[in-house]
Amino acid sequence: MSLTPVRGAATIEEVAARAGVSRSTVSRVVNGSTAVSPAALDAVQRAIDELQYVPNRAARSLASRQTRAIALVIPEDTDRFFGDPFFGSIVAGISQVIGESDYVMNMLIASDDASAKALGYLRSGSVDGAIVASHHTSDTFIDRLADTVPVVYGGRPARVRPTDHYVDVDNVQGGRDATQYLLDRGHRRIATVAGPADMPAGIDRLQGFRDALAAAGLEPFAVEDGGFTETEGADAMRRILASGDVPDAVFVASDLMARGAYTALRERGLEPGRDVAVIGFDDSSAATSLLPALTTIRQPSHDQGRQMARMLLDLLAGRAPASTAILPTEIIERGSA
Amino acid sequence: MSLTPVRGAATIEEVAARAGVSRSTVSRVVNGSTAVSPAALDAVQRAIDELQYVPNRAARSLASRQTRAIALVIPEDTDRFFGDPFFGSIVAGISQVIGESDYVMNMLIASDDASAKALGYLRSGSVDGAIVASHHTSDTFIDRLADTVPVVYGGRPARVRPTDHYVDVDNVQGGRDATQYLLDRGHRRIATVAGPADMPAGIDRLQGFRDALAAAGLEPFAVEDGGFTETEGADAMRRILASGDVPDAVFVASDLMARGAYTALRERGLEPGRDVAVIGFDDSSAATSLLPALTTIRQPSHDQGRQMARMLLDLLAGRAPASTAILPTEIIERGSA
DNA sequence: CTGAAAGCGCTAACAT
DNA sequence: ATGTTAGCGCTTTCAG
Repeated sequence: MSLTPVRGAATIEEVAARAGVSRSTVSRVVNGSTAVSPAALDAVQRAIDELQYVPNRAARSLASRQTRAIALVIPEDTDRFFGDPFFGSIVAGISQVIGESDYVMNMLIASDDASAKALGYLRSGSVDGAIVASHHTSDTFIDRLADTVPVVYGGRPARVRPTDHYVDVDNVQGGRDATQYLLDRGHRRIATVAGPADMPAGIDRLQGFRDALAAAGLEPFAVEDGGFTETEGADAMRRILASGDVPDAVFVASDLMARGAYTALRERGLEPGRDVAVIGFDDSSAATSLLPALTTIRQPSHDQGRQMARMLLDLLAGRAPASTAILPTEIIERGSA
Repeated sequence: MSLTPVRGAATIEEVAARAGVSRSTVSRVVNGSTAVSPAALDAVQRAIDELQYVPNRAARSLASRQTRAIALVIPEDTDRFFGDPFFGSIVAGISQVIGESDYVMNMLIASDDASAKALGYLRSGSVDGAIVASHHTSDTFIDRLADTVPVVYGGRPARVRPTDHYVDVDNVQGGRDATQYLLDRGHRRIATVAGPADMPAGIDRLQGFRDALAAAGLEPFAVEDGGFTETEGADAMRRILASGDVPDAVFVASDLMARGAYTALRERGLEPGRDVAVIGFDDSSAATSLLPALTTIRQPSHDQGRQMARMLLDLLAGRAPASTAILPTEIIERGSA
C-alpha cells in the first residue's frame, strides 16, 4: 500500500475509448438505461470489467445532484449506543432494507460535541436523506437537519410537526399490558423503574403503567427514573428498596435496566421472580441471558428499523408514504413474573 | 419538509458575490489559508453566515481529489457487532480521535452479502482511508480494499503483509497471565472456553493458555471453542461439564462468553467463583455487571481504537507511522477467581 | 440509439 | 493578497 491512495482508477473516458463509444453511452450502461444497442452494451460491459471501472462517486453526485447515500444519525454517546441491544436490533433492520437498495448507509454517532460537525456533514449534500434512531427527544440540531433533507425518526419526536415522518411502537399500550399482567397475577404493590422523563418512550411507558394502575384503583408503590441504562436501572431499584419496604412486583421499562434491577434485588437477598416479580420491556438479548429469564414486553425493533428504512426510501423516490406507523407490542412470558 | 431536498443551498459563487470578492478568496477562507486580508476575511465570513453557506462536499472532493472521510469497516454481522461491548469500546476510541480531526467517519457494517457493495463504495473514491475493526480474519474482500486506500487493521490480520498497518493487543501474554493467575491460586484442573480458531485473537489467547499450562507441566482439563458470543460460550461450558467431571477453574477468552459460562455453571448448580473459578478477557461492561463480578484480563480497547485512528490519520497526512503497535494487557481482580 | 456540449460546485495553479 | 483560468469525472439535455 502506498501512502497516496491509488488514484489510477479508470475513468468513464477510458472505458468509452476502450469500448469504442462515447462517454454518454457508457453512462447509459452504468445507469441501466434501456436505450443502448446490445452490441454497445456488450462492448461497454467488457471494457468495464477489464478496466475494473468503478464510477467516481463525487463526480456522479455533483452531476446528478444526488448521492445515493443516506445517513443513520444516532444522537447518543457511543457507550449508550453500544450498551443497549435495542439499537443493534433497530440498526440491523435498517441496514437490511438499505442493503437491498442501491443506497449506502453512513452511520453518524452524533453525541453532544460532535453534532455540529455531523450537521455540517449532512447539510453539505453528502446524503439524500436521514434516519434518526434514538430513545432521545430534545436534540435541537435534528430540527435543522429536517430542513435540509428528508428525515424519518425512530420513535415519536419530542415535538411532532405536521410534516414529520416516524415509526414508533405502542409504548403506552405496552406499559399498560405489562402492568395489567402483574395485576392479573394478584400483585398489588407494584413499583416501576421508568425511562427518562425527557424521552417519549419513557414517558409513554410510564403513562401506560399509571393508566393500568388507576383503572384498578391502585397507586404506584414507587416510581423511579432509571435512565435506560443498566447502572441507573440498578440505582433506581436500590432507591425503591431504600425505604426498607419491598414491592410485590416491578415493571422495568427496559430489559437493560431490568438486568440492573436483578443485581439490586439480589444485593438485598431478594430473588427476582420469586420474591419480587419483574417484567421488562424490549425483549432484547438481555432478556434471555438473565436467570431467571425475563418476562418482558416485546417491541419489534428489527421490524421498526425496516419500516423506517422503507419509509425513507419511499420519501426519496417521491412515493409519499404515510407519515406515521405505530407498531404493536406483545407480552413474552418467561420466568421472572 | 418537501419531498425534494432543499437544494437552494448557497454556492461559493453567491458567497463571493455577496462579499464582493472572487471565488478563490472565499475558497481560501473556507480552507483556512492565511493569505487573506483581514477585510476580505471579515466580509467573506459575514457572507457565509448570512447565506448559511456549507461547501458542497462532492464538488470539493472532485476538485481536491480527497474526501476528508474515512470508512470504519466492520466485517461482522450486525448481531455480533452490537452484541459485544468490545466493539463499542473500540469504536468509541476511533470516533473520539476522528472526531477531533476534520475527517468524518462512515461506518460500514459489511457482513457477508453486503461486502461487495461495501467494496464498491470504498473503491469509488468515497473515502480517503479505512479502518477495519474486527475479531475476524479471513475476509478476502479486505485484501482488495487495501490496494485502493490506506488501511489500518484492528488486530493482527490473518496473513500479515509487509505493508500492513495494525494495532493489536498482546493476546498471548494475556492468555498466559490469566492462566498463571489461576495456577498461582492453586488450581490444577483448568479448562478454557476459547475464541474461534480462525481469529487471531482466539488463537493467541489459547496459545497463552497452553504456554502457561505447559510451563507448569500440566495438561488442559478441556478446550472448547466458544465463538466469542454469549450463547456459544454457554454451550462450550456445557460441553466442558458434560463429562460429569468438574474443573477447578476456567479461562474464558472473552467476557461475553464468560457471561454464558456463568449461566451454564449455574444450570449445573455450580456457583462461579466459589465452586469453579472463572477468569475472563476484555474487561468490558459485561465483566462488572456479572455477579460475582468477573476477574478478567483488561485489554485497552478504547486506547486501541484511538491508536488505530491516529495511525490512519498519520498515514493520510503522509507521516509514515510505525506499521505495528502492540498494546499490553493487565489483570483485573474481582470476585470470580 | 448515439454523440456533442454544457455544466454540477469547487480547488489549484498561475498570473498579477 | 487577489483574481483568472482550467479542470476534477460524471450526467444530462439536445441534436441527429
